[in-house]
This record gives sequence, structure tokens and C-alpha cells, in this order.
Amino acid sequence: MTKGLLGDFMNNTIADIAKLAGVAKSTVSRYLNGGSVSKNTSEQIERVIKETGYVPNTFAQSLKAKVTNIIGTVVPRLDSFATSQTLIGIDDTLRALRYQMLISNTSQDPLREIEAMYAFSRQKVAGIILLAAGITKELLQAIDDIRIPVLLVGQQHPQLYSLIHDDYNAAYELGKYVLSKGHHRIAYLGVTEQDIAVGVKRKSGFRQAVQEVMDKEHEEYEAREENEEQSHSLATNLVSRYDVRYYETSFKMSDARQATEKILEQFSPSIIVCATDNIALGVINTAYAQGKSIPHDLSVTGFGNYDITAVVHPPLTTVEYAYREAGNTAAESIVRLVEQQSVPKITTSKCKLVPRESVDKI
Amino acid sequence: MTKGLLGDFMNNTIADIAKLAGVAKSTVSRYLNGGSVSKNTSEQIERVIKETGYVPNTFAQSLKAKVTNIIGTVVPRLDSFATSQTLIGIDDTLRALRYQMLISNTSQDPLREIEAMYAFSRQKVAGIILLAAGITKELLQAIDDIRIPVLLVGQQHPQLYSLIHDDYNAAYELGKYVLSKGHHRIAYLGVTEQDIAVGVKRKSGFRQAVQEVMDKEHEEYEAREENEEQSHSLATNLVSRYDVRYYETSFKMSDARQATEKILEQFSPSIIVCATDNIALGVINTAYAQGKSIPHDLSVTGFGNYDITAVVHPPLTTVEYAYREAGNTAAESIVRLVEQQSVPKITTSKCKLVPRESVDKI
DNA sequence: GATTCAAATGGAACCGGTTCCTGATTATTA
DNA sequence: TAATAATCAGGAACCGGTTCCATTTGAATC
Repeated sequence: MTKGLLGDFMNNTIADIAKLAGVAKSTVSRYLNGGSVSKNTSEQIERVIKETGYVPNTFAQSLKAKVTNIIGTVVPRLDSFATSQTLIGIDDTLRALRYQMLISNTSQDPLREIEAMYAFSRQKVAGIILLAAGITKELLQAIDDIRIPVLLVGQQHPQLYSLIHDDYNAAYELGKYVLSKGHHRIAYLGVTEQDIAVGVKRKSGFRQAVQEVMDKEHEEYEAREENEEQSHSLATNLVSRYDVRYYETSFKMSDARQATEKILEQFSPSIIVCATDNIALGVINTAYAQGKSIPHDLSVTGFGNYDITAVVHPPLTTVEYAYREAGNTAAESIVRLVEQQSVPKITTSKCKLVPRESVDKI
Repeated sequence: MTKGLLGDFMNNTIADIAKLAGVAKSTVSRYLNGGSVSKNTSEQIERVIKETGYVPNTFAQSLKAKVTNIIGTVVPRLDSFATSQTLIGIDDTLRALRYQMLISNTSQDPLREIEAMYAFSRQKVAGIILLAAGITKELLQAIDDIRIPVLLVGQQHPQLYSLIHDDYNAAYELGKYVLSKGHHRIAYLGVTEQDIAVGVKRKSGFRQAVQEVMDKEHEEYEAREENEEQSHSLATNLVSRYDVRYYETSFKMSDARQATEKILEQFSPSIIVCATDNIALGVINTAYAQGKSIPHDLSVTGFGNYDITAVVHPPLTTVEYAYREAGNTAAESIVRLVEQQSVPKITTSKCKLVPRESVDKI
């Protein structure tokens, strides 16, 4: 940005450079793109480019190339910890790979999601990373239409490349942990099963953990029973030692609050296991409003390890998702897809249980 | 997206359309851009475009036009409540105005901020919204170089258009409120003065509130003194009824925790007024760690009204910034600038005190 | 019916690159 | 030294739009 070129900053074309260097446009282009140019001319051109601060016009390049080095990222919302962390991960890696990230927010509107896909295709992005809320037929159609590599993050579909979080196992681990703390009256507060990752996988992982523990106790009981030659009827009694009920709410904290009121009214669990941290925060809030102490009167767990969960009182037991790393991986994968390299159909990103103080030992 | 065009989805050019409609390229272009075209030909062209699903190539358009309808937004970080809310506001309004938003994250690196500006200029964005952390000479140079309208958000500078939050008045109101609650031993925990908005304005607004109250009490005292004809020496005693000390930390919660430890060690204030919610959360955390109850043993206030401040325990007294509305306004302003309409050099976005339970009455 | 003027249309140049093709140099090999 | 190959450079076409200019068409005016 020296004085000399301020006047026509970024306004000279390859033709200008060619003229100044005393060569043809094509030679300059070859110089820039690594074709065969003699050492002499190279130096000539290099000097002129340095002097003028010449930068090629992206549009002219893309017009010819028909593709850009831009990766589009479609996100359902911007104001979420998961989204922003993932975006940061994507951005960092794309930058390192010399790609650019373009973000499109859909505000959780499936229609805007579709629009965003077509819009990206019009802009000739090289690939699209889709943090999808759900997968509709129209979305699949759009993905099919645009003929651009697409990587799904956080959801999966047989026809698509995807990166998923290991929700099932995470929920399984969490379930084991909760049960190991001695809880028997358990409320699981989840979300709609339309959301595969959050609604289905977390619930079924948790359910599996409960099932296994129940089965094991049942076996032990039967073994003992055989030894002691007692009546069989007590077996059902043992099973009923556990009372696990499943509830559903939305992702909104306010809905979680209402749901909690209903749960506490109908059922008095020793713990509420929530499908997201946000829901857990709603639960905590309601519990406090009702004068309950956490975890003494009620234990709570979340999912996601949002920043705040460490600083609320009490710190929330939750599951940590490696969002940023997932973003890194997503970026790598989409670039591989764009560059026609092989990518596994499904990549799994690990999760980690974060035990804190919101779960009491009973 | 009917069957017929799936094969060559988005691959026909204006020349194809012209041929199919039996007219010249220029006529189709005129049709698309509102030139004079007869009703007959219009219908002809319209039909063909519908059938083929033709969409103009953005690059070819921009190559000629030399400008896009893209507004670049430079943000210091993605994982902040303020940023995401502002982005949502910007996005909504730009969408309504038929502009597109492009986000560039700088991870609080001033160098990347500069790079982003030049990168945007290369991409021929129509305008740039800059959520700047600070304003360096190099940044000003970049803004000058690129010759593109720039709108500063959250900071101000005599040479630039800017949208600022009313930090000074917000802090002033907060100060009045805190004092009205009877606090005398007050710690103000701020940040570096390099940050004008957060470091300087909030502090000086608060200081002003304290000063005014002190002056007023002083006057009343003097008036009473005159009546009662007491000795003058007590006046200084009156002033010293207030002990307000100013501390500094970073934006990080961990640093805030350390700072709090030091404050509680050296000084035992009845309240800590924090320059951001994040800092306040750090304070709360430390207070709890030391077994203190909030607000009974220590009152705390924040700045920003982050989502979580409503659900932490106790709910935090803070100042609400209209980030989303500010985003809306920013979008409107930058579009006005782009379209060469007049815009005030400085726009102020209002703030609102949100009293909650983290401040005790003494 | 001739004249005038506006609307409608086609043709060509242009935006700023990339790439193919051809011809001129230079280097290598027989 | 002549023949062949490899390197280098220029010219022109092309990517897909927009826009200027010239020409044609049609309606309105006299």
C-alpha cells in the first residue's frame, strides 16, 4: 500500500500489467498460474506486479473457472454455542486450506434452508457444509439438484456424507453414570423424535443404559433366587424399583420451564435428565423458583457443555461435544470431497462426560 | 425443478435463452433488467425462462457491474452473545433490503482484521460493517485504501461513520441505581482503556454518577452545616463515606476470577460493578467458591444482559443492549451509504437497565 | 400519404481473466 | 551441421453477462 498505487488501488487489470511489463496478457496469466515463462520475463512481470499491487479480479477468474474456492455453510441459527464453536472450527481449517467460508443463517426455517442451498449453487460455491435441523424431501431434492458436494453435520442420511456426534454413546455413558449415583426415579426430558440426533439418539442411548442395568439386576436377582429357592413373584417387584419416565419439550428454555412444572407436579423424580443444556437451565430455573435446592432436592444433567454450565450454580453435569474439532473435521472432509478425494460416508465425533455438582449421590 | 431441466440444471446461458425465444441476447438482458421490451417478446422470454429455470451467472454480472450486492461484516469473534445477536439483526435487515451478508471472523487478531478488509474489497463487496475491537492506524489506512463505505459498530472515530451503544448513559444509570441501593464501598471492575466503549465510556459514566451523588450530598451537608453553624472539618468526613475503587481485568472469565480474589482480599466492598456480564459471572463464581452468598454478602452487576444472566443464581442485575436492533440499524445505514444516501456520522443505540436480584439493598 | 418521433430490436464491443493454438527461439540429439 | 524436440511468447477465442449504437418498426401528427 505504498503511495504510488493509492490513486488506482486495485484497479489495474492483467492487460495493464502486460503492457507495463512489455508482454502479452497470456504471458502474465501463465506467470501467475505457473506456466512456462522464462526467468527474464518472470522477473519483469514480478516487478511490475509488486509496483502496482495488482490483484486479479475474482469475478473474471470465476467466470472462466465456473467454480470458486468458497465453501458455503448453512446454519439453523447463529446464537447457539454449538453453532458458533463449529463455525470457528470450520473457519480455522478452511483458512489453513486456503478456502473461504461463507455463512448463511436460516433462522431454523426449512424453506430458507432450501433457498440457501440454491443460492450457494448460484454463487458457485465449491462445497456446502450443512448444519441441518432435519432432513426433508425438498432438502434432498435441492442437494440433488445443485450437484455440489454437501456434507451434513449433526445429522445423518443414507444418501449423504455426514459428520455426526456420538450422541448415542454419550447418552449411554451419561445414563450409566446417573444410575451409578443411585437414582431410581428418573425423568428424561427430551425433544421431538423428528430430530434424529437430539430427539432419538440421546434418548435411546440413555434408555439402553437403563435397560442394561435393569437386566443385570434382574439376572443377579434370579441367580440369588435360585440359590435361596424363593418364590418367583418378587422378580417383578425388583424391576419396578426403577421408575423412568420420558417427557418431551422444545429447544426453548421457556418451554422447558413449563414442562418442568408439569413433571414436578405429576411425578417426583430424584433427577431430571435433559436432552440439552438449555433445557437443563430451564429445569434449574424452575426448581429454584419452587424453592428446591439443587442437587439436594433434585439432580439435573444437561447435554452440550455450553460455556455457562460451568458457572451456573451448581455447575451442571453434562456431556461435552468437541464442536470445534468437529468443525475442523467437517472442513477437511468437504475440501476432500471438493477435490474428489475419498471420504468415509459417516464420520463420528467423540463426546465426553463432564461430571459436575448438579447430580447428587443417593 | 421439474424433470426436464434436471439434466442441465443452471447451465444455460443468456444466449441459450435468446436462441430459444428467438431474440437477441441484448433483448433478454433488457427484459431481465427492465428495459423496453414489447409485450409479445416479454411473454415469449418469460415462458422460456420459466421452462428452463434460467438463472443469470452472478460472476458475469459482477464482472461487468464491478460491484456486488454483498455487505461484508467483520467480527472479532463468533462465540459471543453480542456478536451473534448483532449478526442476526444485520442479516434480517439486509435480507429484507435484498442484500447479502458475508461474515469474516478475525478471532480478535488485528492483522486478520486488516486482511479481511482487503479481502472484502477484492471481492467487491458493496459495503463493510466492522465490529471493531479497536482502531489502529493500519485499519484506518485499510479503510482509506479500499474506497468502500465502512460502518463502524460499537466503536467510534471522527473520520468514520459509526453506530455506538450508549455505554456512557447506561453506566450512568447503573451507577445511580447502585447508589440508590445504599452501597458505599464499591469496587468497579473494568477493562483496559484501549477499548473506548467498554473500557472508557462505561467507567466514566459510572464515575459521573458517583460524582454527582457525592456532590449532592456534599451540598446538602454544607447547607445543613450553614444552618447548624458547625465546624467545616466534618465535610471531608462526609465525602469519605464513599469508597469507590477501580480495578482492571481482561474480558476473560478466568482473569476476572483472579481479579476478584485480589479485590476481596484487599478491600471488602459491598458490591462489585463489572464492565461485562462475563466478568460478573467470574465474580459470582469466585464469590461462591469462597462461600459467600450473593447478594447477601456481596452484590454484583454486569453489562450486556447475556442470555444466561437471567438464569444464573441469583439472576444478575445488568444492562441490556439492543444488539439485534443495532444490527438492523447498522444494516440500514450501510445500505444507505452504499446507495449514496445521507447517514448521520454517529448513531446511538439505546440501552436499558435490567434490575434483578444480584443487588442487595443496604 | 408523408413526416416525425418514440419504442423495440439486433449487433458488436466490453468487463478481466484463462486457455488453446501457432509460430519463433533455443536446446538437444543424430 | 542438420534435424528434432522443448521452451517461450503472442494472438485470438471464450466465459456469460451488460450496454452502447444503429436500425427497424409502429404509432401519432400534419
